[in-house]
Amino acid sequence: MIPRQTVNMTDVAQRCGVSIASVSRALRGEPGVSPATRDRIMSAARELAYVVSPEASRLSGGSTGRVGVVVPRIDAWFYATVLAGVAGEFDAVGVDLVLCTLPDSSARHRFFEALPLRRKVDAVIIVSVPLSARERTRLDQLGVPTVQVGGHHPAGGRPWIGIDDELAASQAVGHLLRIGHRDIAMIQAVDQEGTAWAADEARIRGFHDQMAAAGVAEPTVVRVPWGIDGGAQGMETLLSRPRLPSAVFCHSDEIALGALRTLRKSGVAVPQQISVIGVDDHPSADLSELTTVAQPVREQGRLAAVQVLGALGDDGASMPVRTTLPTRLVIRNSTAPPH
Amino acid sequence: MIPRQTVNMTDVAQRCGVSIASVSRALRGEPGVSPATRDRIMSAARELAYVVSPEASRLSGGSTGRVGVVVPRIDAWFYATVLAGVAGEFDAVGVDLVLCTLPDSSARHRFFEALPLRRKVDAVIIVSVPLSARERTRLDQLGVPTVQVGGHHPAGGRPWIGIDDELAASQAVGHLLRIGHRDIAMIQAVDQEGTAWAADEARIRGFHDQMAAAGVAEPTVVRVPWGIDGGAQGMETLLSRPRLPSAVFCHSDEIALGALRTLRKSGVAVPQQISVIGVDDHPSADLSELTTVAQPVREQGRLAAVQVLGALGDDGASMPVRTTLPTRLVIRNSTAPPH
DNA sequence: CTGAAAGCGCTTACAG
DNA sequence: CTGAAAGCGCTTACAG
Repeated sequence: MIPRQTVNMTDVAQRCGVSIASVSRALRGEPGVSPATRDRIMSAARELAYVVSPEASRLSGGSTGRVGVVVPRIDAWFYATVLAGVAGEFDAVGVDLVLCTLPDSSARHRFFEALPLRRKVDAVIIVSVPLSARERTRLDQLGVPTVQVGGHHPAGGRPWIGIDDELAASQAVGHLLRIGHRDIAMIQAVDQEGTAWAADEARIRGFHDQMAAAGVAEPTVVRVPWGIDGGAQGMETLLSRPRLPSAVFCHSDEIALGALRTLRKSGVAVPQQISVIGVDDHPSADLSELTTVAQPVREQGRLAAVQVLGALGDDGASMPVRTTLPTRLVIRNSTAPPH
Repeated sequence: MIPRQTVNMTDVAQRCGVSIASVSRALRGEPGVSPATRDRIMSAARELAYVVSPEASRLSGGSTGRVGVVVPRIDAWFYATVLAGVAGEFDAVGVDLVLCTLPDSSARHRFFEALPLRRKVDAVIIVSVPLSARERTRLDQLGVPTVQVGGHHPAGGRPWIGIDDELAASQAVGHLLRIGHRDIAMIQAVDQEGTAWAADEARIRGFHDQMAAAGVAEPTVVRVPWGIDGGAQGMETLLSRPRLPSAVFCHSDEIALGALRTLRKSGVAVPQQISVIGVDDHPSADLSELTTVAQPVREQGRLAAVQVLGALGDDGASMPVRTTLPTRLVIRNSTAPPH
């Protein structure tokens, strides 16, 4: 077994015959080092394969070189894809990604009360977690820049990146109305505790507004747990009612895929007997010929990373307050005019 | 804006009228503190919402409280699910997860040469990355316990967790042979650089062995890039040949889903004209009625986490050298006897 | 441009 | 059981 490496700043300094102060300055690109000694230091550091101790650096006033990323869960396409966007940017600049998941309400409560990220990161990206006032306050107590992806718009000019969920819903429902549907139901996703995420509230608002504008009062809404199985269950609920709607707007593609599965198993033809539309443009949407409203997911993560890194830079670039990315309708074969 | 918290060990010590040495010992559950003072210290720490500075702790010989997790990419179901298993365990004990992705060969090269994880973590979990001798050496130079999920079995009694990929392939191909197929092709996934992952090599070996045992020499193998689109492309290749095989064994469900997409678009009936089988039991497999060989994915991550945490514990439990999890055939409607 | 020195907040022998 | 003190490896005023 190879002995553990422990090359310190002192080793680099000795090799160059300079003080550790100069090494520290040179390595971080600070002014106050002559080009000649800077060069010597840089190459010595390279030869020795020296890396600064992040602990020591942080302790003496430097940064941690780490950014916390908070997602509700990771084994879901949306979050994994946002994360991939973030990770790509971080990787390019050598920032470490500390991952936090909040799978249930107890984990979530623990996260905001104990603040396990305290003293551990230079900034935080929080994805699709609608924050209560209390949670917002706790997050601010971390004392580091924060950028939010999705969820409610934060107050106080804090940076936010996302799509217009109400518009996305309008695009989906507008398509159904335009091709002649009037009897449209929605399958809404809620989490284990029955709480709707922020995106959901906006999407259901968009749904209701469009329906009201089309003169349809009180359309059917079914609430189901998040995920493919939830979608399957939602369609079972609709099938067990006296009359089947002519179209269904699903909160997300995963819900829609579950709904399609139930329809296939029940022998109900899509789109002949019922139209189905989702939101996301999940990789499986194409496979299942699902009409959907596409959103740029990886790009949301990428932009969040860029903004955070900018805020951390020497210039401390102020982050844009709100960045709304475009969504667009993708028509496939799961929607058609009512029979 | 709330002022940043900076409660230090000194604050806790002063509040109790003891030295920081006692606070340090009490907080870490070390012996040498009387029950009475220990109690006072613990409650003072709680009242002040004190958390040790990980940086200072680490610098003076403690641990980092962090474990690195390395995956090829994160926006793929398998890796995201393994990660979810790891994160669940880490969360329960308050260990931080530092995520590293190796999306391409240059990122991979950088990772093993620069060792960005050096000095930053107490242990490493590396997922599905078949290591060269050089890479293995570099990883050992991190000087921390390492556990591998999937990939080649590491030498030197290092811990490994995974499935028997050769067996998984046998289960899939055995099923096809048993229901009467002889003309079976395989769609193999390779990465951008055209390299096969370790799992792939084992699966193709299992395929060839089964075919040879059944008396079929030199069955067709198509190599495609990883992912759904790769699978679609692989099936296009097979369709462009003079004769269509009666069944296709796909390296993974994502490959199989792509293959199914191409077949649907070409109007080739599954399973009437061709049978398709994959490996994984991906959430979309059920939706697409894909026969597959299921493997416990989340469980592989969970076990890796448990082993790493055990090795980090005071007892320094030695890790089991090799843990092979079971796979099982899941028969759905994409396979049937040849016509 | 360069270095000696203080200090970051802990852990750990070493004394008592 | 308890505390004073050294030391972990850096960064940053402060002098030169």
